[in-house]
Amino acid sequence: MKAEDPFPDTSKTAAFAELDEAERASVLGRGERRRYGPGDVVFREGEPARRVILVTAGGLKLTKVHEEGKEAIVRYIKPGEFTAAIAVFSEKEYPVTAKAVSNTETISWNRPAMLSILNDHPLLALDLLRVAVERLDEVQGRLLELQAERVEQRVARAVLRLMEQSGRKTGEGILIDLRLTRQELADYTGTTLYTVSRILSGWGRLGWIQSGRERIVVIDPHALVEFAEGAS
Amino acid sequence: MKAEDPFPDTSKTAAFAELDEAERASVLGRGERRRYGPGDVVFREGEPARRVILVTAGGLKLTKVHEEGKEAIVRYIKPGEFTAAIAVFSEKEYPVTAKAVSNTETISWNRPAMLSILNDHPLLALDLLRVAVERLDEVQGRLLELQAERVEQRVARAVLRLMEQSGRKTGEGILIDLRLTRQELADYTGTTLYTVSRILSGWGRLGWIQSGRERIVVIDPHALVEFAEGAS
DNA sequence: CGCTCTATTGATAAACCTCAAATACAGTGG
DNA sequence: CCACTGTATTTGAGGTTTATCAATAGAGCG
Repeated sequence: MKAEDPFPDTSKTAAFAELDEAERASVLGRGERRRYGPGDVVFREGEPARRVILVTAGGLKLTKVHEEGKEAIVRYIKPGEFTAAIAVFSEKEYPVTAKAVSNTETISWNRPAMLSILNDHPLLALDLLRVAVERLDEVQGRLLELQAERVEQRVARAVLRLMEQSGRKTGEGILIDLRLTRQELADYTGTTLYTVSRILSGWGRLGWIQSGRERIVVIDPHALVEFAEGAS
Repeated sequence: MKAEDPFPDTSKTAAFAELDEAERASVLGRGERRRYGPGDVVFREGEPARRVILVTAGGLKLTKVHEEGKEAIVRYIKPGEFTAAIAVFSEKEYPVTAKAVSNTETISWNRPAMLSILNDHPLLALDLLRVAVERLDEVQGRLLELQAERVEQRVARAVLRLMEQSGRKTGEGILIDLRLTRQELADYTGTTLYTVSRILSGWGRLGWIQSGRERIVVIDPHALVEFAEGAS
């Protein structure tokens, strides 16, 4: 199991691309390791952003809430990825809430520590910038999807994205290895749990997927891709 | 007129906050100045991102298009602001298209020049990071609005945002000093020009605004704010 | 003063949400 | 192993919002 590694394999991820092995170990060593159980809140929207966080195992779900009720899922943070880079700058607040989706381990640095690290490794700031720019692009893409596409298309894209990020091959097809409720998928795609349910049922009848309680298995990814791209 | 200044006043803007006068002048001097007329394309989505751009006069409109037809307005870039920071990193493409909204002046740097500048001024990378993080937050906020709010509320927020960014006091009220068609406002809020037209007409009848061809004057900002916040 | 682009408005239809009720499922404790 | 309980899911009916289509009116420009 990877979980036993002292440090995660971050060499292939966006962050740390500019650092060599020794530097990486030194940077990681200066952070503080923490563990969270499923559902634990790692930080909350509106709190002062005190720590930059690197996920080393498990995963985080970032959400933004809108006046008691509706919540939008902004992104999932996978092992090897940073979040809360905003904490590099003073007196700001977290713009989102982060919850662990499973047993999750993090390494985090407070502001002075991160500034000192960035001072020692100026290239790391470029890494953080690259990650931020990529995410900006990704969110802008979702903004466009949300404006230009119908619900069913958006759900198709979301399922495919989640499949790529968290898919695991099984006998039946590709299982999305997350406990994902209809409500959460709705929050991610900007619709309601009822609509998501209807859509998934429909795809089930078509044989494209097989879905159950907090469980989606993609059987015919090609059909989904075609559907997401082509308007029909 | 500010336009005659050799360099724009960037001291109060997000970028360059960390640099002193002399450094700023040196950095700006290493860039290339260009001028564009209204509607000119500064760069196009999908092209290789060769230059980081600072707007010094006028303004840019960033858009993203979705398969022949629908286009979403991602953001307006005002004087003193950067865009296309993605060009700092190799072999990427511009994720959006930038068009001048009026007579516009820019200073831009190609990748080697910008890397050399970042090398001389490591803190500038932090500045760019801060801008990227702020924009990420802003776009995530719009994503949430788009998911949680009705069209009329979103249009209200958009009008207020544009008023704050480009408002100019007149006898009647606050004029939004942009040539903004219903179509553009629709692209910015994720709806259609017909719906925008109906909404603006309605507000006109209520006396909240006064609107005409490519022209919006906000007469009662307070009413709009109340409407945008409160669900009614 | 005609041409073109923009805006308005009505009628209609489609997409989607909301509410309500029934059903399935997973985990728990007996 | 089974009943129980709390969630999650499904599905239907009906209503609302918003898009679409079509036609007209207005504004600016050469």
